[in-house]
Amino acid sequence: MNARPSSLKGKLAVYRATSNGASLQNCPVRNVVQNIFSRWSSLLMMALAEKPYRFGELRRLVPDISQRMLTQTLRDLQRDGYVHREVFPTKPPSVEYSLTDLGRSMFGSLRHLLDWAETNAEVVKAARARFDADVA
Amino acid sequence: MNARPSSLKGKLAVYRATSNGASLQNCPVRNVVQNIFSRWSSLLMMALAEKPYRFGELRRLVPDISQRMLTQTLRDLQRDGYVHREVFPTKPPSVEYSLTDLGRSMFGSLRHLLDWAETNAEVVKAARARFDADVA
DNA sequence: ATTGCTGGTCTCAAAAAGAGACTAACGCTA
DNA sequence: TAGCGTTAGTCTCTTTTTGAGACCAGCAAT
Repeated sequence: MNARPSSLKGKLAVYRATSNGASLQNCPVRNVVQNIFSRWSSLLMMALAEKPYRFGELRRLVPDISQRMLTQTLRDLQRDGYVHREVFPTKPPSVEYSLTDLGRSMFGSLRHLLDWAETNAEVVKAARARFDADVA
Repeated sequence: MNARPSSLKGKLAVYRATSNGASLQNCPVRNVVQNIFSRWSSLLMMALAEKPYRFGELRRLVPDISQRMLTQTLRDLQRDGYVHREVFPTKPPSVEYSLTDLGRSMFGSLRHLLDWAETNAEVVKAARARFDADVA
């Protein structure tokens, strides 16, 4: 807990890199990023970036998500303003999810990382294999 | 489990968006992204993008990470090839972590999203406030 | 001789996520 | 008209992940 100069110096530098002066805990950027990075959000953003989907469609599209997490992740995305939820008064009421402008904007930046991952998937896979071989 | 045409069509479209034909479960991109998006990795990448750090320095830099998760996240980043770990034979041996070329490359793409989050933090915060107000 | 530093590991408790049963109202079919 | 399927969820229970913090060995300085 001793605030030593050397540690403080580095800390300040990271402050700059993150959110210009806010503390690292309770950092607004971190807060926003946390939701974007949650387990299922990027996958759902990817799906919705393509076209609007209904709840059940998303469930079938991403078969290994539980209904519980689908509900929860969609609600989080809606809360953050990335996703619009619209209920249609059909016989069994259906609900359509679509990206908002903010969602499309966010996905534009997210896509860079997704593209990187696609491009470098093999490189990473190889790195893992090397690491695992060294350890074993 | 019925493979209905309508669902398959959408599925294929998402396939394209993710990894060009691989299945959604067991998708290599998803696998890579999962680690990048894990709770602490982006924060550590941010720190290491600035300069190499030692274990204890990182711990002080990110005070709310547990040692256990710091160890684990660093090991995952190392395994994926983003981070280099070097042990120095000082009296109490010290360990330095630094980004590899692959790590710097990945961070280049990650930074887009971080920048977006920084730029739009207030907008997201406002969206959350609106949502919470509507619900309550 | 005690204290502190180093980079971890280990154990146990708490939080988050997954699996899947259940709801309610309507449409279709037998 | 009884039964089944469809809709979008919620609720409960189990499993996995994460967090908090004790503990380790070895050496330096007090």
